[in-house]
Amino acid sequence: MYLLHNIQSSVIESLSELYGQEFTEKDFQINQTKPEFEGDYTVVLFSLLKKTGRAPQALGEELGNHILETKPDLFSKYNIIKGFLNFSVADSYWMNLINDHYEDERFGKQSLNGKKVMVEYSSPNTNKPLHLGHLRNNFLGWSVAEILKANGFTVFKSSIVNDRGMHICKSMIAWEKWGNGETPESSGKKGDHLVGDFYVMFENELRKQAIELKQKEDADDVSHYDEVQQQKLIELQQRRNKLLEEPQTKATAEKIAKLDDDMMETRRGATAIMGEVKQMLLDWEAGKPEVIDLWKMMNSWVYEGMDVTYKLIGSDFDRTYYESNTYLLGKDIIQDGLDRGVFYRKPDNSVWIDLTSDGLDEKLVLRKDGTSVYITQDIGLAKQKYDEYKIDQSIYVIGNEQNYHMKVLKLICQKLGLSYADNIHHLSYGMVELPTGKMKSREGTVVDADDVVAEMEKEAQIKTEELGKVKDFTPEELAGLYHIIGLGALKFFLLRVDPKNTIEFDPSKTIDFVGFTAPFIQFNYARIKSILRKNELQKNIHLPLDFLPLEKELISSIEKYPAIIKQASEELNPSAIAIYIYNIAKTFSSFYTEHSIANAESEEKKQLRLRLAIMTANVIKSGMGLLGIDVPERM
RNA sequence: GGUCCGGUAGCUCAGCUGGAUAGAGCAUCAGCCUUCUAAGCUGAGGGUCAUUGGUUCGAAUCCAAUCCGGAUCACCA
Repeated sequence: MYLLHNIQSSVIESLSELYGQEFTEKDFQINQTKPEFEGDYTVVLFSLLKKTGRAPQALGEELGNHILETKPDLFSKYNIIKGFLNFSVADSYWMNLINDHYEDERFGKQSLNGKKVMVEYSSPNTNKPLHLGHLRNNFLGWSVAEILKANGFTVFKSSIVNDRGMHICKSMIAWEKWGNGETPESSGKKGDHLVGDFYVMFENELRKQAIELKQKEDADDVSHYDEVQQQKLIELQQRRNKLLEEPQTKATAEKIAKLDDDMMETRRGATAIMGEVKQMLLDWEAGKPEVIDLWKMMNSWVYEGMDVTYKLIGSDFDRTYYESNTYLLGKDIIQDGLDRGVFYRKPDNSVWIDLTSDGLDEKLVLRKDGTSVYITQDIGLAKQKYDEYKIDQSIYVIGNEQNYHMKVLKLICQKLGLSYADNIHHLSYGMVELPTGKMKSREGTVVDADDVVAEMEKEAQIKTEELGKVKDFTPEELAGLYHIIGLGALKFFLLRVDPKNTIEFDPSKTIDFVGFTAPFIQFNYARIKSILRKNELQKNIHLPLDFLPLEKELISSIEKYPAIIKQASEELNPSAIAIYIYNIAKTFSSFYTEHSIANAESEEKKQLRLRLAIMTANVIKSGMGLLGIDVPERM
């Protein structure tokens, strides 16, 4: 039981015994005592005054005395300042904590609670390699899964691979046209990068063709458009003309830009090369052998390449779903919902659900030709996950651009009365943006995942060589160290921020290795390990029963680790762990500078500090482990 | 236009289930390596917590309105 909960229940008990009144932990607040006052935990009395009918000073004294009497093992003294009742935790309490847990590497982690959770994350497209945005997703998903495990859940990590559709056909077409039979082996390129290069080639050609259509349009030649396209372009053009007549504000300029985009999108759809893509998609769905073979071959290149990246960054999955297997799922559920009146059919035969009463819009769930849309298979996959694993909670790690989509998915499942609907949870996270704005693979403004990891490792190497502390390392050990530090710095950079916030990444600046960073934490871990190599721990020694302020600060912050894991698990928020671990490393760093462990005032003091150092190292290693960050023995 | 998210130090971010004088890191300035690893430590300066109003003993935190930035509202995925 955490100290905080211990204190809460002590207060509730005492209030009951003193005044015969029942309170809950929500009726009053307990804070960490501010450093400028004496004490460790503070009971804020204001909210208790009315019901108890006591003045702050009187209530504080009565409560303070009573708790001191009934819980002498917990508190040693108290003081009251204004309405704040500050308790000092008994040194014996800290001592017991140290004796009970200094060798406990699982400290803070809970035993199995019998609940099962699936965390879906990563979910890549197979037409291009992973970029920095995917890294945030991967780090978040992996970390959240580990945090849930630490809190007692049985966790299944899953990924849905988007392996079919327009995007991969684009790469396939480009490879057919310009590939000359190129393979990862023949080109020496990583498979996912090779396929991504063809995607970029395709986009370049597509852009070129769309601009050509625009030029023909300007010359009054609209023969390349079918009737629907012509009509759409005319309509967009009319809306554009109308806007031009209005006063030119920022808002109208934006609207015009949007219309320009829409018109260009229509032109792109009308290009010859997009025609080829559409045909290829039809051929794929019809199972045309040469298309299927090409598709399998190019996807296999991507998988090989991505496996290398996943291994590099430490992502793993218990279950991988492929969209080529799931894209037909969900139709039977739609039919069932149609029979039960959850959905309705429009005259053109398409199937919809009306979500306007929930503040959303009408949503299509089946096209007029009976084929499914994205949400259809998501409904199906949600069910499949539940059927396969009987999960109690289903977490989706997906960017905030899909907030609306996920809201709709959950709402539809709820309206269908599916038992698992309420347990669908979207862990929404913000985009990683460049100083110039959003990364766009179409425009080639992406930070490649493999590249950024390599750069971080290079940076770790430069810093390490400058400091020259590990000159005796073998080349393999050095490479391992650079990886631990470089990848650690990157993961920490992306995980220390609240998931929902946007992160700005400036490729022209290197990510810090000093301050609020993984290398700082790793450095303090290495310092502890160095001490532990040089100083022997003696068991069965009597420890001195008093603490210096920094010693107490350390043990007090170690004590909070279990509560932090719980909080991070409830909030699905690795940044809570990151901030906590940084703070404990910082406290240790001050302690380290201020007090010697090896040359402590007495052998007893040295043994106490060794135990504090061990516990700090355990918590750092454990907490960083939950973020997917390794810690080095030396650096 | 509807919905959602954000606006805290020059920059990047904590704090947001209401509590004591709003905290870190970077950057700037001043100190500290013959002593366990200086990727460090100590200190200084730096704030109308977007604005206005409300609720309250007490508001960065809750409520309302406004301003700014972003996302989204596809028979794309």
